[in-house]
Amino acid sequence: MKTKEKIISIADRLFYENGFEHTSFADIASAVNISRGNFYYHFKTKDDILNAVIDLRKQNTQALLQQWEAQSDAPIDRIRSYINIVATNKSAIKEYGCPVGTLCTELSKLNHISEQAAATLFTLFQTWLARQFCAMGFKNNTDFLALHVLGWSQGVATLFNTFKNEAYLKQELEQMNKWLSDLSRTLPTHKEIH
Amino acid sequence: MKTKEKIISIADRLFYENGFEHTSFADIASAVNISRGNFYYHFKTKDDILNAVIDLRKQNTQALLQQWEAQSDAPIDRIRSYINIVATNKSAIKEYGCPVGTLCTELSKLNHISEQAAATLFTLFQTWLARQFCAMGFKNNTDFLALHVLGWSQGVATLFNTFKNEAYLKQELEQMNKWLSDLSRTLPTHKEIH
DNA sequence: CCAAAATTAGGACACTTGACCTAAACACAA
DNA sequence: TTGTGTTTAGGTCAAGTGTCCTAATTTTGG
Repeated sequence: MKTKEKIISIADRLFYENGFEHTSFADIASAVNISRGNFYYHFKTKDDILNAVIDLRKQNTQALLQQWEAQSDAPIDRIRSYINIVATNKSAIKEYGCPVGTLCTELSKLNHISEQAAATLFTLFQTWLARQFCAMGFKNNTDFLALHVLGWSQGVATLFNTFKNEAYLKQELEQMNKWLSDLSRTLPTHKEIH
Repeated sequence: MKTKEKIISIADRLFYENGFEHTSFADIASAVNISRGNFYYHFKTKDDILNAVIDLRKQNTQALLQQWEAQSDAPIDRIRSYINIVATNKSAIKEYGCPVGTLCTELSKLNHISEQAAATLFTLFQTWLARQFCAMGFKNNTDFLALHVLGWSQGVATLFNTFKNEAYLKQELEQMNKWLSDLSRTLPTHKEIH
């Protein structure tokens, strides 16, 4: 892997684990095992590396969404893929919270220029979820349904990160899946097979 | 107001608005209009001032909970007081997010010693909510019900802070209140009057 | 009124930060 | 091999950080 890519992927990890501001050039350079001068060759400012990390996360997110679409044709199952992401990344969320939510929260406090750019990571999930709800047969409120799922899982991630209560996580995941099942039954002609 | 109290209350505000790490001694001192030396007389380390801020928030939280209890005897209305806190503090949450959630999230990334202390702010709300659910007539799952409300509002606060979407906030608040009404109807002898 | 205590001011410190520069090492085509 | 552009290393810089110290000022109690 090229040095630049290595820097981005390690910065991605460090920003997630320790926060953007709390991560210094020296931290990244030593983790990548390069000099600070070399680092500066690839990225002129700290904002540059942040934008590169956000771009990387966008790509990874889009790849993930495509993967979910490939795994199942039924939109309800695709939405379940999203819901289960909290379970999939359980140990990471337990220690560091939601990668998207915590970044947006931090940049908001810093009044950082890339605040908006980070928010688009949320938007990727939101529009994708809305599209799935639309495919399920919902019409006008798909955006709100998407935001509802997004906010719900966000709250679960935050509280799980704080309390590290496994029973709570399990319960909420079940409730989210139940909510989705109940929701699909409200459709005039629901297509849920399971 | 004594200088020490002024320092704490202004640090409280700055930590909320700009984050703990992003707020420097100089920031607080200049906002309070005192010298850094004077600051040091009252607080030896930055952790000291953080602990003082957390203590202040605990007191304020407990006062708020008592106020809610005084305002209404029906536990369901008390819970509604909590739900509506997001509406009450709408403009602040829009700009800075939830004071408790964002602090816990930040301290988690910093691996800060007071991480646990900040989490007790959540616990205050949780145990109080659980007590209200218990008073409503729920038995075994009051802790989970409390965590559910807590997590829900937490997610709403995070997303509202990110997207600043007023319609989303309104919709979620309605849904939370509806959820609470529906929940009370599941009780064998529900006492909801409204 | 005076002395002791509490409070305040302002500077000094050792250290880290992001940013920047220059020179050396490298890769690779001509 | 030579030369040219890319990449890397390491040092420098000003600004800002938390911490600490001492001296001045204010408040308080006898």
